Amino acid sequence: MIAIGEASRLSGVSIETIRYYEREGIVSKAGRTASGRRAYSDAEISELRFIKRCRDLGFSIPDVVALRNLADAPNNSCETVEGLGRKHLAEVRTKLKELRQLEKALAELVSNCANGKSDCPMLDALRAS
Amino acid sequence: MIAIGEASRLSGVSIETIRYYEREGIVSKAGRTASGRRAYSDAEISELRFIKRCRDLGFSIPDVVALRNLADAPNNSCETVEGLGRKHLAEVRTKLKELRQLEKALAELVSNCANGKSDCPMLDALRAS
DNA sequence: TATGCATCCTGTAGTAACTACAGAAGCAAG
DNA sequence: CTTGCTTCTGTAGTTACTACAGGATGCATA
Repeated sequence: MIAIGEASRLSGVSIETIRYYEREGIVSKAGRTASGRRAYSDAEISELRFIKRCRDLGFSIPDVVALRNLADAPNNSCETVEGLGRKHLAEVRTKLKELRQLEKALAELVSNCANGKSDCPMLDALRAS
Repeated sequence: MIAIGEASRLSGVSIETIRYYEREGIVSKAGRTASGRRAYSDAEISELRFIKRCRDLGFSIPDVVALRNLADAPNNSCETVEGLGRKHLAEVRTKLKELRQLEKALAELVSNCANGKSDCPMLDALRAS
């Protein structure tokens, strides 16, 4: 059996976060040793890693839970999984578009800084009514 | 004098958010009418719009406060302003890079969905140890 | 003048997904 | 037996708002 610190190292999920996931029912409650410490199996480590991977890809916790449930279901849930993936991909692309515009605006703002036309062209731009 | 609803419309900052900014000391306390309602001047509307513009550009509240203080200072704070701008621009570019990688990974994951090599290639990839 | 609706007030709690303690207890090695 | 590491529970803090509830005020119309 694996203690929580080791589980954390193996999965990449912090100890506090593992306990948080358990509290919130995102993973099922871990077994306990005689003295009350959490003990994990290899399968539970895999589950934590699955969650970590999904989170790193930016899936929300509800999406991760849905994905995990689909992963557990033996029937053909592939289309649902693809749907979640595409939905999230669309969100990421929207966010990308916004960030690109932001970058453009900011870069322009900052590039004016050296032109010396006023005391502070960037502040002027921010103040502009 | 301008009431909070009108201030909200003029600045684009929601009523709740204006009150929040006041509670948190992000803007100074508004004057009040005899009956206790907040009353705003044109200058205060401009300040709200300044904050809105900065927030829309993704500056954090502490950065916005710094920017506003610099905007109020009569001395040449232009370099500090430029520094904040560049710092934020760098953060935005980092985030952009991360998001682009995410997009690539997600797009790849999803594109596998139709290849029919297994029940669900996307789940396989997420499960992969 | 009465009434009705819009606007405003304060104060509190909720959001997402953790993170950071405090204070106590267990475990393993020397 | 002591030292130091790990773990436990429970609570509060993070960011920047947003969403009420419950009550007061202001303005226009009948």
